[in-house]
Amino acid sequence: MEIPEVVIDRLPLYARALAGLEARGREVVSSQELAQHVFGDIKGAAQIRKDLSYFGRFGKQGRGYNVRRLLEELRQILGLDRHWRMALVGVGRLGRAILGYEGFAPQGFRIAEAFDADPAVVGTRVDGLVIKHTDELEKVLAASPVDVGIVAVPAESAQKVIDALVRCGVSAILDYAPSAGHVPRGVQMKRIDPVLSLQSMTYYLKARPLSPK
Amino acid sequence: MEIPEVVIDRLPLYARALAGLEARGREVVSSQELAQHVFGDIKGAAQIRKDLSYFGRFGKQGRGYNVRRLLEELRQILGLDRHWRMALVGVGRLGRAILGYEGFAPQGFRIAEAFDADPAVVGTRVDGLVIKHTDELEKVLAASPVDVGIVAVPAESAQKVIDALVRCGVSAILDYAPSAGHVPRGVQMKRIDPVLSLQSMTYYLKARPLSPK
DNA sequence: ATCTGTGAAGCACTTCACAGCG
DNA sequence: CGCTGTGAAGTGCTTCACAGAT
Repeated sequence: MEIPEVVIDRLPLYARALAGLEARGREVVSSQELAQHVFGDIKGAAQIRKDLSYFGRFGKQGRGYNVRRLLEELRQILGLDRHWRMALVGVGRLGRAILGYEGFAPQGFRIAEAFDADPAVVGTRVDGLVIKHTDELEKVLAASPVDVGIVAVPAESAQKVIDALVRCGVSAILDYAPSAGHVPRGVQMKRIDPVLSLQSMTYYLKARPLSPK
Repeated sequence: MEIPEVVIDRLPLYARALAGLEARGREVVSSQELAQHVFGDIKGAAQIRKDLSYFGRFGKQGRGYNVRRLLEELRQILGLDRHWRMALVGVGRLGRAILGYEGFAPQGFRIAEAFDADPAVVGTRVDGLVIKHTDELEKVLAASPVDVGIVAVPAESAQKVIDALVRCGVSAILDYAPSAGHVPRGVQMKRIDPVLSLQSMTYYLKARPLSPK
């Protein structure tokens, strides 16, 4: 069966909510309660039940879902029960912030290699990682493959970097560049571009009075 | 007429592609060419035409779209022809990176106020901005309103901050917190959470051989 | 001849509503 | 009796295909 991508995108939200419930010692949760936590609204309850039904029957009728069990299932489905190695390309201001981000490790994501094209940066140590030259990307990743590539280079070089990562067999890319980069079928890419988000939100703000200088 | 949100989300992509074409001196572009730039594929051409048709008739049959004219229209539709004031809440590692991000200003987005709850940070100057205490948020924003709120606090405090921003009349929020924050109807919120993106991409990676330690 | 603008058809996701089980 | 799991109905977005403009 082909599972819709929107469903996959929601699973991490469910997992996160369940982790919160588990931390608070909760043992059982209904789809209504879970919807309240995830969407702030009970209306998503049927959607949660249907989403989960793609993968199995995890609940008990009349009772709800066992929190620990369901969380464990989701982790396994999403592959969150493993560690994932990532390669960062681009160690400028943005790249350094990504290297220093504390949110990855607790979730099993580790930046194992970092590359930059600036000779002044190559060879230096940032957050415990020796920066290698982007030209060596294919050689290094051949010897030490990663699961995910993180692109944090200027827009102009983004497509070149994406292509190189794909050539190395990387099939999941997190793209921080404000680029229009493309990947072949079979490769996952998610864009993390705050400006795009802002630019679509402002559409809905136009009606507001112009903010004072 | 009610315009689908997915359409609004695509407009900034079109605008960005057009800006690139304009910079290269291109005067006219067809929907096919634009689709090639935006999606890396001509299959989106009909979608681009339909999206644009929600707002007017900007093309010339047999010829295509005037690049400058269409870009101007999109800017106006999205409100990109204005400047937008933003307030940042949370000046930790992540908040500092956001304050230092050079990608906002060229697109008309400026962080005008920054808040933190840590007394050691309040009063210090970061990237030319004096940090104010989060307790003063409502007072400060009453005197100097902003259009957009940026949330970069720990997950536990995110909902409280979101609520405060909404009370101040902020109706667009960029949420960097790994939270399940909710906003009332009529308020826009976009989540920028790299971990969520990673966690859904790993679903598709599970089939790959386990990466060596 | 070419490319837009757009009704209509097609497809995919969401929501309903209820049978069935604990 | 409560709540899940799920076909079926509903809704909304995407894609098609062509009339019409240049």
